[in-house]
Amino acid sequence: MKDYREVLKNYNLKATPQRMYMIDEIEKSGHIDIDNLYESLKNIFPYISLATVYKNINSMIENGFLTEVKIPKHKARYEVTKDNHAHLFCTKCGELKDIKVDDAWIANNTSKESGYKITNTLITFEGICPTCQEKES
Amino acid sequence: MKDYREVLKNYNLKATPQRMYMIDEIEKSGHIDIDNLYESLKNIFPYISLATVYKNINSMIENGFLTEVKIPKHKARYEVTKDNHAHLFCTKCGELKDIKVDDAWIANNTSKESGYKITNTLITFEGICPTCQEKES
DNA sequence: ATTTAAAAGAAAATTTTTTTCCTTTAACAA
DNA sequence: TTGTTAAAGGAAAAAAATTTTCTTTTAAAT
Repeated sequence: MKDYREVLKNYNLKATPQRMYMIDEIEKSGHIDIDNLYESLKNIFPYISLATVYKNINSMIENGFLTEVKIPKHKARYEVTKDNHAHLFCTKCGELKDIKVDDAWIANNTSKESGYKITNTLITFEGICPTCQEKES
Repeated sequence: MKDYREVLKNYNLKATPQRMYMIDEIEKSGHIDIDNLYESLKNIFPYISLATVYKNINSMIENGFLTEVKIPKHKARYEVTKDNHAHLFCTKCGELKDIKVDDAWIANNTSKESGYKITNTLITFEGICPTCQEKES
């Protein structure tokens, strides 16, 4: 398990065990929602409070270490902030995965057309993942 | 004010005055969140219940007449379902507007690369709208 | 007009998230 | 190490968001 002490220090957050495992869990899963995160943390910290999970999620989002990913018809999931990327969401099994896409041109076009100064481009593809496609056929 | 009686009938929904004004309000605003919708409906129906607004939003989303648009760090907004389009969100003033983008190419690429069968592509650009850019400078 | 299922409204319940308050602890200095 | 302190944890309560229940009203189709 990676040690996030230094990372957290850079973000002015205390490196508590709860927080370290939270980050570990988020990294391991790639993306996780509050409830699953809370459930898995309870295995390690039986007395952890859901409020603690919320408070940590919020503080880590505020300083940019985590990012909230909103998904149609589902609760938000959280990921460790990384370079700009898009998301693939399987509407059958709920899997969410990252994918790199070249969105520079689309953002440029949109910026030119609309006059907006674009700071961020969020792309989510909904669909059926390869595994679920097999199960269907 | 446009008459949505026929439209609603097609969706198997009763054309109640509350619902008609809801739709009208959503169309007029382009995109609106629950609270603003509720507030503006109260002008016409002082005794309307927030539960009614929720129930209608949900039934109209279920049958596809409305679409929920999730926005980073804000409450969802609702729009009348229309052809696929992207959204521009101004992080200064909160304005949300539609924009057409050519996403076929990007979706095709992603599909090929990932093996996902893509059914929907959601794109939201965050940025500063022209009006807010002026105010800044 | 009558019937009926859907929808409205009010209130309560549930779910989700945040806050409060008190205790514990990580971080840092002496 | 030990002492100090601000940050963070946990429990409970509060607040916010959403859904459900139940009774009455009403749109829609006889």
